[in-house]
Formats: sequence, structure tokens, C-alpha cells
Amino acid sequence: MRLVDVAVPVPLGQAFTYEVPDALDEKLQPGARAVVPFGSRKLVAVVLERREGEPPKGVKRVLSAPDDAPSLPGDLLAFLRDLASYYFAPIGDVLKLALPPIERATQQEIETPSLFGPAKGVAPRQVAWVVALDAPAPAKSSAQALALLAHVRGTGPSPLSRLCERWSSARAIVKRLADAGALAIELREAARDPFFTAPVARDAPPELTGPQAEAVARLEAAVAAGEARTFLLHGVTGSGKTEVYLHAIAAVRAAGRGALVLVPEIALTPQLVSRFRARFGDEVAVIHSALTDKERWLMWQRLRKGELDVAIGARSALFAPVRDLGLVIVDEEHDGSFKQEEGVRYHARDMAILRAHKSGGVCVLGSATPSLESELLTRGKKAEKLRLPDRARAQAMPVVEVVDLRRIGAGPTGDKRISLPLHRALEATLARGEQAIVFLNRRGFAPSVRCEACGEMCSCPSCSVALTFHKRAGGILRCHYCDFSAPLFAKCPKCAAPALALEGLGTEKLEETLSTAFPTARVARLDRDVASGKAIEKVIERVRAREVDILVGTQMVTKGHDLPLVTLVGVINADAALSLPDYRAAERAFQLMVQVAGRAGRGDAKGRVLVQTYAPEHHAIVFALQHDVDGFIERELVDRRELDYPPYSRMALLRLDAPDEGEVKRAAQHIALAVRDAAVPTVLVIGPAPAPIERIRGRYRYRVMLRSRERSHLRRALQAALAARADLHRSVRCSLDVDPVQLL
DNA sequence: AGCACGCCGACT
DNA sequence: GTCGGCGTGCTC
Repeated sequence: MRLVDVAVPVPLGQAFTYEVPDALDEKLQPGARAVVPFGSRKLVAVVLERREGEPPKGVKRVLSAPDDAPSLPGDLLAFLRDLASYYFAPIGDVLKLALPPIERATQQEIETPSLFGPAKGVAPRQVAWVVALDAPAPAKSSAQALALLAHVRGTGPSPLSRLCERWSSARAIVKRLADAGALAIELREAARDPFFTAPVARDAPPELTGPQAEAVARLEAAVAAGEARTFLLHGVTGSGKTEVYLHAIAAVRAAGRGALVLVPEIALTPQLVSRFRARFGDEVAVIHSALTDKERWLMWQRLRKGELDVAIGARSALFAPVRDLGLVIVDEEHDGSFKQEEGVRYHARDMAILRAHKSGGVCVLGSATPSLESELLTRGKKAEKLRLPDRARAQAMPVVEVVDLRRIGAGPTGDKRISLPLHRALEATLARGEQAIVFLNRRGFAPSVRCEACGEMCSCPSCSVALTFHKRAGGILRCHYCDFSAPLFAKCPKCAAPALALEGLGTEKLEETLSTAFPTARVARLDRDVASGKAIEKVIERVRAREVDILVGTQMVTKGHDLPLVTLVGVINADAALSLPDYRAAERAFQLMVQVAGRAGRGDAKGRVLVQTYAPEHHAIVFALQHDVDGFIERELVDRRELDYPPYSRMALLRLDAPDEGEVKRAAQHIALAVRDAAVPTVLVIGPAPAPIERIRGRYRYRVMLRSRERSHLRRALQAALAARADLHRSVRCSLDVDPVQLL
């Protein structure tokens, strides 16, 4: 009998077999979609394999085949299967990542308006916005419904789609609340595609610097040879990596092949896209989160057909169906946003290498601060290093100085966290009419609130974390892990003493303090609370337009933005990142410091960086002061090797959570026991142990960590863990993270 | 993940 | 007397 093994969009990690009707025989090729009966419903599945043989008992027949040619090309399908196997992820879930929503439904009739710019004759698209009304929520509303309502009331109207990202059942909740009169749904005109608002003049490739030309030559040679090779492009900030990418892309296109560019989420801005459009015209598929399903589908179709041969986007662009993929670029490869932290927890950088190799293409990883993983690839001859040692426009690297907080006291503000040297440096910068960035890794006004009478800290009712005080909206306490927020209590919830005190320093307070200390300066703030993509762009625009003198911010200020008038960068507390309970803490802190320092002095004026710390002798700080990336990597690799941490070993993390603490603990013990019983050589089982944050959203969390030098051994241990997962209590969720990045 | 089947509370 | 809550079991 003719059979097909198909993947269905359910998290079942197993293929299902169906009989092939004669009429569909031609169409049901690997990669093609197949509509199949599954239980009581009909699902769109994807053909994995065809075969002849004995049908399993109760086999059903494929109902229809919507594709004339396979939706997923062979190399992409093979890649997805490898990815699923690497991460032990259900193939159905992985295919969901790769197929646009329209393709996952069998929806067929789609007219094709112009993809770029405002299409003539096409009405602007309508987007559903959710607006708060006065009626109260129905009495028996769920906690989620109340949180959603509070969110809309607090922050104002919000697109329904954004609410859906945050609350899985937002649609249902909004409908119920709208029926009750607590919310209303309004249709508003959608904004135009932000990446194609203005036409961009084509540019000519500039003269390359020596190192750029050398790197380009190596890449061009590899592309011409059609070799599946990996390169690590190590170039300091401002060294012109993008120009190297543009040349490499031009080379693959000249060879008739396609290219894929992955950038960190935050780096995908109209400015960045303009550079690609300036070189390649509007023949670039920009894959971003604001696309509608239809736009996404059209983009996908055009790539698949080869009408577009360059795609650029954040993590998920990894799955763009670029034809005959000859080049995959991962810019800022060290960036944490390439790791998906929910669902299929893939790492787009690691998978980019795999994808390039599967299609016989070249992979380029670019960074000013390469990850130790990538560095080790070059040492194992699995990747070749290319260097851009100098800034392209010959600006000097900024001078980095350390402020030892153990010895140096407060400046005129009286706040120790704005030291005298930093205060003076800010004054001098303002006096020269230049700009400064002050970096602090804590959002809000005060990171914690404590009762001075009994010492109790205000903490979240459903998470084991301190509540952060935010000053806006009259002052509220917020949990940064769930959606809890409450007005600041007047009295201690434990002892009722009216002695609650704000502790610590957040960006909101820093902004306020600096505004007071420098009354003539225009101070702006950039963090997640400032809101979404658009608002962030606006702040950056204001800085660029010289409407801001001091920019206060979190991580966000460290990434990529080219702000030529910034000459001073202050790091308020370098130790915060160093003290995290994570073997990568030093690496992350180092990257952060080098990246944030890279913001200083990108224009003509020389930059200066002040790093405040209580641990000036820490190697991450010492090497950052000297811009010594190689030195840091060398030292950090030694540490990792001694402790047998990645990249010298492989890790996997099993995360368990449940509402009942005893239940999770038991489950974690069961999993750990199963792995230990499997007794796979070289595999170290660490735990079970409560997670560093023991409870989030009312669920207790445990972890079991596995480590081994041998990936194959680790895989065997994981098989055992997954087998044991089957007998866990239903209330326990257990997810597997291969090569975890976020250990909390 | 859905969805159906199945067994116990407050309503026309 | 039913409508409906969500526990559990299955999906070629």
C-alpha cells in the first residue's frame, strides 16, 4: 500500500501514517501539505516521507493535497527535521515555526496587491484596538481577565494582537469583557510598513578598508567555491561589518544564489534596512513582527519562488524559504535574542550554521565581542576567523576608565551611585554641548520596597521576587515576572508599620536625579517601560536630532544605534551583571561593557567611558577597560575549561513547574532518578534543585541540569529523561532546553 | 494542543 | 429534571 508519514501540528513528537489515494499520488511529495483526518478534526499536515508497506492498524486516508509543488523545499524540510531532532522538539511544533499562518490553514484565494509601499486601490488595513470602558468586570472574571483589563485601563488603548502576545486567551477574554461593557473593540487604520515608508536612493559600494577587502575576498572565494563553510567576522564596533555583509551578499547574488541575514531583534530598524535597500533596492524581504498574515505570506511566496533572493529579519527569519541559499549572516552573533526562550527553544545562531551547511552555503557570524562558542569553533577549525581590527572611519576607540566605588564617593547629588568623577564628566560633556549615555540595568524607580520596622520586603503574591516601585501613574508596585501591579501600600503588609522605604536605584529614579542635578540638561529614558518599538525609535530619533543631552537606559541603549554626538558613556553599576548566578555572567558583563562603550565617540569627537564598580580587579572589567576582547576570551576559556562548562561541554536543562510545590519536587526527583539510572557515561546530573526564582505566576519551579563533554551521551541521557516525563502528574509541566542560555 | 467522553453542582 | 464545570485519554 502507498503510505505517507506526515507531521501534524500537535506537540506529539511523532509522525502519523496515512494511506495515499491514487488521485493524490503525484502531489503528496515530501514537503507538500496534506489535509488529514485526525481524531475528530481535519488538520493540515506536512508530508515527511513516502513509503510502501504494511499500513498500521486503523490507518486513514489523506483527504486532499492543496499544493501543486511542495510548500517546503527539500533542503528546508531536511533542516527542520534536523532541528527538531537536535532540540528533541515535536516535528509538528517545528513546522509551525516555518510555515506562515496562512499556509498552515489551507486558505487559498489571496489576491496579490503590491507588496511594498501603499498599494493603489487597496484600502488601508484595519486593526482591532481594545479600549477600556467604565463598566466593571463581570463578577467571576478570571485572574487573566482582570490583569488584562487592568493593563488596558492603566496603559490606554492597545491593539488586540499585542494583548494576544501577552495573554494566550486574550481574544476570548476581550470578547467576554466587551459583552459586559468593560471594554470595547474599535477598528483603526493600521500604520504603514515602517520599513518601507520612504524611497531610498541607491548607493554605490564605498571603497573598502584593507581588512574589509581581505575579509570580502575570503568570503567571495568561499562563495565561488560553493563550500559549506563558517566564518567568524570579529570586528570592533564601527569597523564596518555591514559593508562586508553587503559585499558578500552581492557575491552570492551574482552567483545566482540567495542570502539570509539575521540580526538581533532590537537592531532591526528602518535605518538598518535602508542600508540593504540602498544597495539592493526593494528586492529585500524584510521579515518583521508588524507584518500582517497576508504580507507575511506574500513575502514567503516571493522568496520561495525566487522572486526575492535576500531576506533580513530577527530570529524567526531563520526559517525564511530563501531559494538556493548560498549565504547566511548572523550579525551580533553573541546577542541573547537569538535564543528562543519559549516553545521550541532553538538558538538561531547555531541553527544558522546548520541551515547554511544543509544548503551548501557559507555562514558568517559577525560580532565585536564573539561568543565563546563561536570562538571555540575557530580554534577547532570548524570556522575561520576574519578580523576587522580598526574602526572604518579611523576614529579612536574611547578611553575607558574605572571608578572604584570602594574608594570614591558621591558627587554633588549626594548619591553614591553618581560618583564625583561621573558627575564631573557629565558636566564637562554638557558644557561642550555633547551627549551622554548613562547605563543602568534596573527598570523602574526603586527595585525594592522594604519595611524599616520589621525588615519585610514587598514581594509579588504569585512570584518569589521583589516588587519594583514605579513612580508614574501616581506610584505603583509592579512584578517584573508576571502582570501583578498594585498601588504602593501605605503600611507594611506584614506588621502594619507605616515605615515602607524605597531601596535601590532604577532608571526612573536615575532620570529624575540627573534632571535635578543638571537642570538645564534634557534627560530622556530608554527602557522596556517606555513602550514598544515605535516609541523606542522615537527616543533614539530625538537623541540623534540633538533634542536630548543625557540618555538614561537599560540594555536597550547598548545595541547598535549609531549616535555620533555621544561622547560620554557612564556605567552606573558594572557589578550587577557580574553577580548573577550564571556561569556566563562574566561573558555577558564583558560584552555589555564593550558594547556600551562602543556607543561613545562614534563621531569625530573622542569618546570617554566611565565604569563604576566595587570589583575593579574582576577580569571582565580589566579586559573591558583595555578593549582587550582576545585577552578576555582567552582568560574566560581557561575558566570554562577548568570547570568543564560550555563551550567545552554540552548542557541541557529540564525545567519543571506546577502549582503544588511537593508535586514538582517529586516530579523533578523522578526525572533525575531516571537519568541517573540510565547511567550514561560522562553525563553529570546536577539537581534536582529549586530554580533560582522558586515561584513564578503561582507555579513552583525546579530544575535538573545535565552536562557532558559528549553530545551523543547527553542525548542518550535526555532520551531517558523524556521517557520518564511520560509518568509525571498532569499538573506538572516539564520542558527541555538544549544548550540553555537563560539559566534562571 | 484540541476535542470528546464522562461524571458531579446550580439553573430554566 | 438539564446545562455545564473541567479531569483524563486519544489522536495513524
